[in-house]
Amino acid sequence: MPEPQPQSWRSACPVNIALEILGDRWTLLILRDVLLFQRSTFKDFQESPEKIASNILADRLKKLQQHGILESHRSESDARVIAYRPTTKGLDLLPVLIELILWTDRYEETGAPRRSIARLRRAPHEVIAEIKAAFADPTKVAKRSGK
Amino acid sequence: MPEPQPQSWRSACPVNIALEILGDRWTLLILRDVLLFQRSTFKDFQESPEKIASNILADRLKKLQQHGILESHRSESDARVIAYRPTTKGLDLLPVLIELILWTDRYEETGAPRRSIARLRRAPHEVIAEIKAAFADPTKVAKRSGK
DNA sequence: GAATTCAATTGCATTTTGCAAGTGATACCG
DNA sequence: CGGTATCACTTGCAAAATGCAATTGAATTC
Repeated sequence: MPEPQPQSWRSACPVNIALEILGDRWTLLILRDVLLFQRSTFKDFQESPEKIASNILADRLKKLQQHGILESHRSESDARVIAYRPTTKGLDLLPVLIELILWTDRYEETGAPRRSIARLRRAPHEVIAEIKAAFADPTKVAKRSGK
Repeated sequence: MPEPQPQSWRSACPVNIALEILGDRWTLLILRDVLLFQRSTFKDFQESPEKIASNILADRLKKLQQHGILESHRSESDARVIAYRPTTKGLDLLPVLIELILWTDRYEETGAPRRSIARLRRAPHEVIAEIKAAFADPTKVAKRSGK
């Protein structure tokens, strides 16, 4: 059989479910900051060049936690600060983010440095492994609370 | 040097540019229908289970063409029908779509058949190659106009 | 040539977004 | 200590995007 009839599963389609969670202007941008740029606090996200509004940011952070993509804890060094970290589910969005970056780099004018993109293109799994390792190692990310 | 400082390129970030184009509830759903389910007409898209409104659909189809992701031509067999096809740029979104599907399948309840997902996970490039080949071969897709 | 199909468009109500200005809790500084 | 600054939000309101139903005009079928 050369082709299965690709028809049936449009209804409960993974793409649809994914877009209910990620399909908006800001959610993946927050995840980019968390996963690729080591940002972790509300302030960090607000300072990103895209200037997300604080009410939207608060809403998206809440939803990302409800979906189990991010988790948060109060900083032990400064009790005002809440640090957000990706869960495993969040880390597993790295391939999506990377493919999105590679596509954009191929077809649009971006300010991404050649070096970083070339590496992402050549060895995406290496980059993913490094990032996952960094998040697994508590010394490499913002100090965790007592929890 | 173990790590480059991953900081600089947040401003003109590929993720941001990608989300300006794709970052909404409907755009990737249309592309799913085009790329994965052989849909090509306005009516096809309207009949998708997510029930996109016709004004939104018209708007997104226009934008996808402006971004060079889809192209359209009038059917030669029925001049009312306008068929939409992906450009190369559009086809190159397949990896993004596939990673999105694999992530969703891993973490959410979907109605996607095991077989299709397993194949996407095992040999994504094979699937991509097949789909690209199908679009390259005019007999395999909706008849093209004289253009 | 009347009814139907297709790809939209229009008008309007509802929802979501963006912006500016707070708020309360904690931290820092003299 | 007391005052100011910082942090993570929240609130109120205007503007924009979305969803819905009805309509349009061209092309096709009956």
